[in-house]
Amino acid sequence: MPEGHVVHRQARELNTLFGGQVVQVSSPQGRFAQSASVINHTTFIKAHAFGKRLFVNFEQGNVIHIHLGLYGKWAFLNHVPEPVGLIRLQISTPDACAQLRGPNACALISPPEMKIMKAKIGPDPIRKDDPGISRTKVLASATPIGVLLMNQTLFAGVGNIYRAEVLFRSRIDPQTPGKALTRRQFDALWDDLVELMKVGVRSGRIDTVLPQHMPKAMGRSPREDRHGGEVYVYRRAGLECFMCSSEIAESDLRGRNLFWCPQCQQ
DNA sequence: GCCATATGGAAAG
DNA sequence: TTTCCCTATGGCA
Repeated sequence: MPEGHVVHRQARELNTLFGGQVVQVSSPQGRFAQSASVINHTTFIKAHAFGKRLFVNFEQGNVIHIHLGLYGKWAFLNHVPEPVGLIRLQISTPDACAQLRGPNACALISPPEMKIMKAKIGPDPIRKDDPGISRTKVLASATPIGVLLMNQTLFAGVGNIYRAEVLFRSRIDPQTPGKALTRRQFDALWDDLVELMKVGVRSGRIDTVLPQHMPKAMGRSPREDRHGGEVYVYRRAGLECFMCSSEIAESDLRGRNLFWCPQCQQ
């Protein structure tokens, strides 16, 4: 259940384990078996992350496209174990193994197909892409910024946690229409995403709480941070805001859980 | 054992 | 706008 920073880390990990090597590719679960047989015992060239999508290049122009969706998960091991659970894709050498479970998408595609898919992915803060197109669209849109931030053609790699946190850090109400934002506000949001997601790639967690608020954040109960980082509002509904002590709110926005502080974000 | 839940997105209506 | 898909886990009986 990753946002973009995790996918970029996974690309790096795959390259470390398999880059330039002939690998075994299989599908213990079976649903990727036919495609796996095509690239089995061929050279793993390189994995690339674009937003939340992962492309893995093999020799002879074969590419695996992977999107984890809500449930997808990679496991990286230093040995090749007996399969446990439903493993859609397994890549291995004698001393390294990567197992993919529950992806939304895992398919063999051609370079032209990859090109088409990449063209649909918007600017990615982690890739340091130019957000100019996104800025123009956001500042002209009547759609709430809380919805726009989840649009992968505008903010590739941003998910529900970064959405909630970056809006809190900029004190912006998620319901604010894109066109009600100033250029300065958009740029602040984008720059904050670049910084937060860079830190996320380094640490593998989403940490958004500023040092001056850490004492309060650290005082909360352990079960509050199941996603693995220190955050202001994500999944903190009903708890005290670290800034103003009022209650963090939760609602459903276009089918996704939205968290914000009604006091701080107006 | 059963049920709810999850950091997502595409397809169907 | 709703439905559907993919899998594991934690809380509860």
